[in-house]
Amino acid sequence: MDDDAGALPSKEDFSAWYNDILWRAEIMDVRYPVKGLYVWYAYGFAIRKYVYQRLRDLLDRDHQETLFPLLIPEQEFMKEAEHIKGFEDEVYWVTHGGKTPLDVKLALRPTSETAIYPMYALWIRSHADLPIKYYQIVNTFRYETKQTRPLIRLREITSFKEAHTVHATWEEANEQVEEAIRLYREFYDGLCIPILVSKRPDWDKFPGADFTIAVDAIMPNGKTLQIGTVHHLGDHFSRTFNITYEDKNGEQKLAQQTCYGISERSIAALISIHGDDKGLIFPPAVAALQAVIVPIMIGKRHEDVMAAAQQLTNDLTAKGFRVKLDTRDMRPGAKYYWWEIRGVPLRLELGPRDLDAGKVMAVKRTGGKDSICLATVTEDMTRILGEVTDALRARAEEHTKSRLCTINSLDSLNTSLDAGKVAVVHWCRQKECGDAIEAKTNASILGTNVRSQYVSEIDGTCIVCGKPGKATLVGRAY
RNA sequence: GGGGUAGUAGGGUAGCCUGGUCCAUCCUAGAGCGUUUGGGACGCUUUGACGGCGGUUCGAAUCCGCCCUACCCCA
Repeated sequence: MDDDAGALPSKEDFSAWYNDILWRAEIMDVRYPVKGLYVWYAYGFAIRKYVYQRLRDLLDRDHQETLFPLLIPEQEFMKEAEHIKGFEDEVYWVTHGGKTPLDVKLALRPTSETAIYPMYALWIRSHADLPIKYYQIVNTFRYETKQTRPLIRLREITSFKEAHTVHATWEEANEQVEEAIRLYREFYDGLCIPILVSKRPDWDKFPGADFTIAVDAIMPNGKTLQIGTVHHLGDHFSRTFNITYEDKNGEQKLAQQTCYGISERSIAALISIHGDDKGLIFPPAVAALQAVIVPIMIGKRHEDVMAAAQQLTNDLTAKGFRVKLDTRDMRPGAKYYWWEIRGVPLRLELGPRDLDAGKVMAVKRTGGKDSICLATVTEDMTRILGEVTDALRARAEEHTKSRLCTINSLDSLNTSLDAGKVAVVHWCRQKECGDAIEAKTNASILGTNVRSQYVSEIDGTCIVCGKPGKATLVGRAY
């Protein structure tokens, strides 16, 4: 792998920065020769591993992980009318086995409702079988026609975590929607990514859902990125797939369902929100390496320094920290740049001077350095990594706050959006007024019923017609 | 969905308009050896490329067509 000494584009030029950082930091290789398909570098995949492990740990509290097939027979896929309409232009079809045309075409899942729900119909008999809360982490395929972007708009989504739950009543399913939102809040808080939760307008909900709650993050250029969705499916699919249960009174009832998903867009947000002009910065919780140890070897002290550095590495590893001793034959400065661009949150420099003083120099990727005692290094590590996490969280919150603004007139709305803001307006939820907002601004209504610590005025008058309205997010979305 | 620009070693480029002197330039990266190492080391040796397919031509990196891929702008 190379380490081009040239400068990274400034993060001000976010698009260029993003494209460059992906390969410079060894996250994704975009050179795979099929549009919209990209390769995870081992380093990027390690980040994915730690991020998704957190997601698994959260879900495993009261979900079970399963795995359903990639291929969906045409007749199952075509059962739910709204769902088909939403996806039919984006489905890849398997039409041949070798040279033989298939009797039944097979869809590559764009999402797995139609793979999972026929099985749910078989598995669910009685109210005692409910609730069911399963999830899987799989790849999905969508023939995207818009510009594809690594981690953001893919034809193969490689890391789709989709949960599918089944409940006896609409209210219970609704409570699961709330639970999913809580889980996603916790997940993103762990990544130090501030989120905006809102209810998508009807025309933008998941095809086949009663309603959709979306989780958006604000990217460095002010565009929003949808990084999670939660859908209340009501009985749309249970009707279609005949998912019924016998209730306590012996009556057959339609089940009520939810589904909710997170993809590698979570990693796009992680990289984009925390990175700076020098490269990436990972929160220690998900960093592939939490600290890199750089031995400073001068003259005849090679062996002393190397032995002490190895000892330090062993001690920290034994305490469960993810650390690496960089023994390569490079100048220390070259190593600093190398690990900075890759986002390692902490660097430990150990040279003869430190060794003589019984110390090690700890340099935080978020800024600031500390000379700490080798004797207490494992305790100090926890504290210092915590400081990095706090700094990242504070910085990300500051960014999100600075990008949000409250707007009371259609005219000023466009100005703010052009300035890279995400606007909070009040909207009456009438389609005509929504269309007026979107047409006038070349932006999207992200959602209503905004739930965010950053948005306080929930009620107000519609920015278009003046009738009572609710807080609504308007932004330019990826 | 519409429009534009571009594809030359792992990365970035020169050459293309005006076809031949290009077994393709420079920087960077990689390999080997040696000297080095507190913020991107140096010397010597060395590896490595014209996106794909077709066409024009005595001759194509260069001209033409299609395809693939990437990036930018507009809806």
